[in-house]
Amino acid sequence: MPRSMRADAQANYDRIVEAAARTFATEGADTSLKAIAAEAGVGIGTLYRRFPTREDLIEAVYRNETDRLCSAVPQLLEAHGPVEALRQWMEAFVDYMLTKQGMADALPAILADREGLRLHSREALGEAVSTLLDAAIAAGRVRGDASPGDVLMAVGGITLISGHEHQRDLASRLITLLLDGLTASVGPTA
Amino acid sequence: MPRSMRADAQANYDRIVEAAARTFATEGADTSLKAIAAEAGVGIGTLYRRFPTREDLIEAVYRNETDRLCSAVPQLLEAHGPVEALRQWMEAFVDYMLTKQGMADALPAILADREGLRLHSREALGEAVSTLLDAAIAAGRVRGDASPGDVLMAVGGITLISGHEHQRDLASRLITLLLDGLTASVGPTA
DNA sequence: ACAATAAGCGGAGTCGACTCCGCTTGCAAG
DNA sequence: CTTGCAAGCGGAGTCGACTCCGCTTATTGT
Repeated sequence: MPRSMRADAQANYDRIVEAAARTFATEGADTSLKAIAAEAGVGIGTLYRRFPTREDLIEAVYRNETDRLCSAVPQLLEAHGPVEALRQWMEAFVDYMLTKQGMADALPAILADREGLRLHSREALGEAVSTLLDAAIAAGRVRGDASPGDVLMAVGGITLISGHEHQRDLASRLITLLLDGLTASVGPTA
Repeated sequence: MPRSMRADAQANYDRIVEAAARTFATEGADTSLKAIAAEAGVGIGTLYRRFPTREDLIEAVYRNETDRLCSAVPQLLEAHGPVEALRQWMEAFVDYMLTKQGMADALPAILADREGLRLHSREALGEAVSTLLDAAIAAGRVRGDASPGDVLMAVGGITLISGHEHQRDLASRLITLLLDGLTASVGPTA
């Protein structure tokens, strides 16, 4: 285990995330990083040390909310059939990504498999999809060879293109199409 | 009809596109626009007048090749069944977007429905998908309510996410999934 | 306590994107 | 040919992203 952060560094880290959250909320996601650093009362160099890319910062800002999205899976599975649960989760995913300032822009970086340790959100999302998919497969509603990773990427792609198009409806239609693909050649189980 | 471009302006336009094509090919798509302007022998202001965004420039550079991709549709339909033709065109689309320097980055702007006159490539692509889809529907292999616009966006989304992930395989798997969705509940026609 | 040192800090500097506006010029009407 | 002017030009200026490195300080072992 690598020795943990120095106390002052930890404090700065927290203040940067808070400042970023505040600034994103009021000024939008394209605020200059310099402004965020100033708001946090640190130098620009310090910000870059902790968050080498803008995406790293965004990921940190929204980490809690991402967790919440993922931890909603069990309730969804209780309240609905597995396919409907999957649909609703995907809709929530898209809403979430499109609503939170800057999140959509960071999505590629978050989903990306790059060496980095941006693992947290990625793992959480992967598990959420995995759970939903397993349930649907177990219920015989989705074919067994469906890959959670691929499905996550598909939802990511849907989010990206819908976001760029500013067409929320498009996302819903594509989600339906995706579900059709996943449930194909399995036939209604009754 | 808006009076056409002044002769010297037209010449500059052409030189900029040529310079950009040359520079993208040798230096990659992230070359500075200043460098392209210099290569073309014009001021940076002139470049921006003609191509307000980097995407506009990229679209212009690759317009011919996009047309070629679209005009290949008839051959595909001759050589293959409609579903297979659709698949192959999608694969070609992804290859093309991922291969041409910078094209993937410009994709959202090209597909976007924004007021602007970035119509050419968008229209060509839309027609290509439309033709392929009509053929598949006519053959009873794809359900009739499939929307060409949605399918184009879906392929765009697949391209974006696969590009960010540097996983060409992912694109093929997602294309298969998409086709499954499109052909769902139509049953093999024999 | 205190010294050694690794971790951290911050801001000046570099580079590219994009804007703005005063100067230049193709071109068409007379 | 001349002239009026819309169209066009170009580059200095502004702003943000990102790097680099000399200075500062929390921590840890003695």
